[in-house]
Amino acid sequence: MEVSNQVNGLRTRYPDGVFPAKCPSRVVLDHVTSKWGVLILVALSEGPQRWGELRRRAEGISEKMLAQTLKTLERDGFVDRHPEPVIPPRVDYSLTERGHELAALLLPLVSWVAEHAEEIVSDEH
Amino acid sequence: MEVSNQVNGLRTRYPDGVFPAKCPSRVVLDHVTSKWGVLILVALSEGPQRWGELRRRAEGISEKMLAQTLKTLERDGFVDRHPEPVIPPRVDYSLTERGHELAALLLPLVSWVAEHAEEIVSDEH
DNA sequence: CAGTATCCAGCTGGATACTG
DNA sequence: CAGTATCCAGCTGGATACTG
Repeated sequence: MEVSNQVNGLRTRYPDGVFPAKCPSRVVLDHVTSKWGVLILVALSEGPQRWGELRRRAEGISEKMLAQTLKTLERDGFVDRHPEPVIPPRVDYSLTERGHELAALLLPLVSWVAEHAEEIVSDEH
Repeated sequence: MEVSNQVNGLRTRYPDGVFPAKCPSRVVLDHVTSKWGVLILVALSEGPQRWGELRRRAEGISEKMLAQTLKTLERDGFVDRHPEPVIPPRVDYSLTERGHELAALLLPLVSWVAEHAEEIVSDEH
C-alpha cells in the first residue's frame, strides 16, 4: 500500500478535516500514541521480548501501566502474548503483522524526534 | 535526510534500546503525540488556520486545551503565531519548517490509523 | 474573535503488598 | 517471573465567567 493512498484515505474519510470526537480513529490513535504505547511498540519492533525486558526498556513505567498498555495493544491486535507453561513463568510478547505495519510508521517519527529533541528543548531558554 | 539515517540515529542515541525516563526525546515525544497535539499538527498541515477553525476541527477540544496545546507547539518551534492588529482580533497559526517535517511523518501514521480503526475496533467484540 | 482566569470533579497512574 | 489488587495523591482537563 502506498503512502499516497493512505493520505487520500484520510481525506476520503474526513473530507472537511474535522475529526469527530468519538470516531474509532481517535480511539485507536489515543492508544498507539499514548505515552507508553509508543515506547512499547518501538521496543517490540526489535523482536519478541519478555515482560521484564519491556519493563526495563520503558524506563519509569509502573507494573500497572505496563500490564494495561500491553492489554490494550493486544486487544487492538498489535501485540501477541505467548505464555510458556514453565516454572517460573515466562511470557514473550511480539508484534503481530498489524503491529509491524504500525511500527514501521512509528519508527521514523520517533527517530526524527530523537534526533531533534535536544535542539528543540535547548531553544526553550 | 533519509529514513535509514533517522533510524540509525535512534540506535546511535539509545544503543541498548532503553529510553531514559527524562531524556529530551521523551519530553518532545509526549508533546507531539499528545491527544490534541497530533490533531492540531495534522489540521495545520493543510495550511494556516485561525483559532476558531482549529477549535472546530479538533472536535471536543476545550479552549483551555487549545490554548495550552498551541503554546506548547509554538514553544517547541513547530507552530508560528501571526496576530493581526485588527478589531475584532484575528490570529493565524501555521506550521514552521520544523513543523512541516514533523507533520510529514505524522500524516502517514494518522492515515493508516484512520484506514484501519474501524476494523480494529470492531474486532473488540 | 481570541483568548485568560478560576474552580474543581474525576481519571491517571504511581506505590505498595501480595500470589500462582 | 509475571503478573493482580488496592489505595489514593495529584494532575488533567472540562465548565464557566469574563475581557481587550
